[in-house]
Amino acid sequence: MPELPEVEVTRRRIVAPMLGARITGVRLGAPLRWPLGIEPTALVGRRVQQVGRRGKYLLIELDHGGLLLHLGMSGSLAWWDDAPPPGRHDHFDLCTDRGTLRLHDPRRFGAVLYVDGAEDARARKLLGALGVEPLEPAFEPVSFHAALRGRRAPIKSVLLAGDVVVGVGNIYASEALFRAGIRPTTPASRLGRTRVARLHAAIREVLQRALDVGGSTLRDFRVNGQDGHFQLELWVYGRAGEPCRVCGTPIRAIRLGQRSTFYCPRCQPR
DNA sequence: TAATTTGCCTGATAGC
DNA sequence: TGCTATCAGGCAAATT
Repeated sequence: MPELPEVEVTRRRIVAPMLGARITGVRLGAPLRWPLGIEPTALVGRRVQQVGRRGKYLLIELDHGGLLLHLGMSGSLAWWDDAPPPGRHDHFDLCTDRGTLRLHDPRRFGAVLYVDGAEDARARKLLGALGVEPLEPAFEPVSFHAALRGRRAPIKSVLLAGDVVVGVGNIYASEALFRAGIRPTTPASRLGRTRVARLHAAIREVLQRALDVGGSTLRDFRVNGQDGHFQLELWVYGRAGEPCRVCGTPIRAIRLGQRSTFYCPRCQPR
């Protein structure tokens, strides 16, 4: 499942070959989450000027407009110097004079949409409410604490909502909360400065570490066939019933906001 | 078959 | 009572 580290790893792997590439064609497979929003032929001839990221969105900036990509829950991108014929789940090809960027997405929760500059209505709607980037200096304990006050929802749900801090998905939310010793069900507003500071540090650590090792490989995340290795360092996620690596207590699994959640009842007290 | 996954959307509710 | 922010639940697609 692509979370922020996986998206950033993807961005870094595709940016070099794509910079300056000129679009020669677009191939659309089965419909994704939203329509592209432009006639594919209208993109031919435009050049890639930058490949950026905001939260879990990738932004391919062109000399006019750009493409906003989201990998959903099963999407992955590959860069091919010479692309083979598309497979059943290859739903989008951006063909250029340098090679092809291909989106593989079996469950099609991903999206590719054309945005006409920074003021584009669809882009503003998707990106406008996003929280702070967790690995940037703007993410710091004092404002994080302030943002959590008044949120009565469980802290894990608030992290997943993405309007306070972006990029913390289901896996990393459970992992960060374990490292901070905070139970996922704790109302966000009940966290004091000390625990918020611990959570802040834990989020940065877990995301930075995942980024360093190339992202998680859970389900089918991979970039050009290379796996990430973060799954070897999971402390609670997917470990229901197994002993906590710290205290030996069986890891508990619950549903929180329709999502599976894991925690150690002893290391993460109420 | 039901469960699983993400993030947007809708309708309900809390709080000012 | 009315407004806004927040919250819980639903949905999409494919696989197991």
